Amino acid sequence: MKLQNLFGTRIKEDPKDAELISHKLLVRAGYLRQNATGIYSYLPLLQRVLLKITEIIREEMNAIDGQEILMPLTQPKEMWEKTGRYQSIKEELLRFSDRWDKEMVLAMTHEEAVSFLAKTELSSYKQLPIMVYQIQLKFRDEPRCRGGIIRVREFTMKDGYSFHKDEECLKKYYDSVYEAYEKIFKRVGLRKVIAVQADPGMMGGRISHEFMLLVPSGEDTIVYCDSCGYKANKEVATSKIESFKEEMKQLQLIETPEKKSIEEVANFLKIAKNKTVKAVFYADDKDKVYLILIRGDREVNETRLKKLINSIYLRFAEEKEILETGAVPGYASCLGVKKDLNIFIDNTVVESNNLVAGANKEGYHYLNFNFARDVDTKSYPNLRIESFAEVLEGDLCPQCGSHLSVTRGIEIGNIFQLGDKYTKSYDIKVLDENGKVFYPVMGCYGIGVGRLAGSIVEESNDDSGIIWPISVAPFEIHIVALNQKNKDVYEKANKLYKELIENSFEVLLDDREESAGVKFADADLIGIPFQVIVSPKLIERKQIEIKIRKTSEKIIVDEEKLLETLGSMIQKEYLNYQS
RNA sequence: CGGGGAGUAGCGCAGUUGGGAGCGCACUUGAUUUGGGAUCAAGGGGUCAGGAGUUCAAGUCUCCUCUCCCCGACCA
Repeated sequence: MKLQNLFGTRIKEDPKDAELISHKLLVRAGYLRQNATGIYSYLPLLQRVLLKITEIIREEMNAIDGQEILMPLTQPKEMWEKTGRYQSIKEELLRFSDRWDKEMVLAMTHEEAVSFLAKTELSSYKQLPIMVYQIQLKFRDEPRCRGGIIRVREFTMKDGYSFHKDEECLKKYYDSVYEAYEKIFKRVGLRKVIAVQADPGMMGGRISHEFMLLVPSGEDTIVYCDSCGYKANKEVATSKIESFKEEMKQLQLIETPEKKSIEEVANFLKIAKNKTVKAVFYADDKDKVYLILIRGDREVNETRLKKLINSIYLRFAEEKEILETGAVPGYASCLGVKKDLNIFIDNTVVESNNLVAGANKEGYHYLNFNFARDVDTKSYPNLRIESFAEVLEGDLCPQCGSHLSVTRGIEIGNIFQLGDKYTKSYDIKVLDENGKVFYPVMGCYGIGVGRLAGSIVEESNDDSGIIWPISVAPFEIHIVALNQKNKDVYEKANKLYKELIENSFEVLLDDREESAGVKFADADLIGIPFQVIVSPKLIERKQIEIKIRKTSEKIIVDEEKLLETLGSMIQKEYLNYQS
């Protein structure tokens, strides 16, 4: 490819809407353009990167007996009603009607589609285990996109689905996918990737892992323990939380005019937030209202709460709904609410003494609230005591009791053990050795291809631009011809270009009549691993210069040695990205 | 969904009390340059997001709509 004709120009200034370094660099270097919120076009340079990434993924999926297929993006509503997800997933699932007013969706994942297929294709245990995968578009109508290419609405995903005769077989295959993923991330050049326990969320199932690239700009929060190796997404992480035991004092009503938030109450009474009780009202997808009590210094982990109330949807209750429970917003607690209200008490409240809690009376709180003494749990039939406080840095590890640390990451892949949720919904009946019907168990495995490309840039860049690992770089070699008007340089550069291509290298030739500085700057920005420099001075000495983007190291070689030297350098570089 | 901000040339932006549509980069042509974002000269490029209104006159004032970005997503 010649730079003059490359579709996609370089831009000097950072795009004004970009925050992440990967977003800025990909736009500036001419890889990426935005069409609408969370919807992007991939220009030739990026497309080449994506093709390399998908090829690596494809090889690793084929190596664990995956079979590539392609399923539709557009699907009829009925396919999603079968699994209940047409209702349980809200705005994230994009719905529309076709010309015959038939209701359709744009698929955000393909469990339904693959189950639809499996129903006709699978009938015998002899076919199992089996895994099919595709590399295809997904559309997810995210409430808020950010981070350029990292969080988008339309994106390419590798999604694989496996079917097994039992959990044991699924577990074994799940582990092999886990290993394949580690190989993929190593091969595309990502270094700081870890797998953490995760929430299966809308997918269903019990066990799932997310593969996280550890970068400060990551959207996800990861909790980990250095001592025992515990690693989990904050959404599912648990911890031991210190409680404050003391002699119970007498319950006392106290005036707290206009003091509604924990902050206000704690300041007003001159006490720490961990001496208060926070009351939060939620509603689930059936508008059922829940009162949640948690210690004032703690936050509700909504993912855990969703699991406890068995709903994948949760919203804050409206004032009207709160009033109907008998509670007074701003002064709420479980004291004095309707007895049959659904109440969840966090252990932090149960284990601490003499807390400040709402009195359910405008302008009043209670001092010295002690749950065990002051709440007769028998009279609240729908009251449950659970642990759903979000983990904070410094909490104690649930496995070994050491202090937990918290860091940020980008989720670049995830794997799930789904059980028989989908095979049952789709009534996928398979016969076993004895001719007995069973429902296969399923696993599913995703990697966001575009996000992976963005993550690589996020991890691998410097002040001058992108530094691509050679395994995914759009080209291997970038020829920089200095002083192109010089006939010798022009001819030499073009000759080299042809020669390298004939030797099966992937080459980008900067054939513009630009000054040296511009060409160097653009080469560094684009980030191809090897730069080959041709200049009048070098030609005089019958020499060529090789510059390594990653290290800025410069090597001058004799013309006739170039192919050999460059070839072995490139070969050696590839070895760094072998699995 | 709530709050805030923005929309003027391909990109980044200025545009004062209502009267000329501009600057830098990019692009085209020519000349001089060519080992780290050159210089000079001459050019091309506009639905000022869209619509309605006020006015002799609107990028600028009013109303509506659209789009994009940021923050919050909650603690009562």
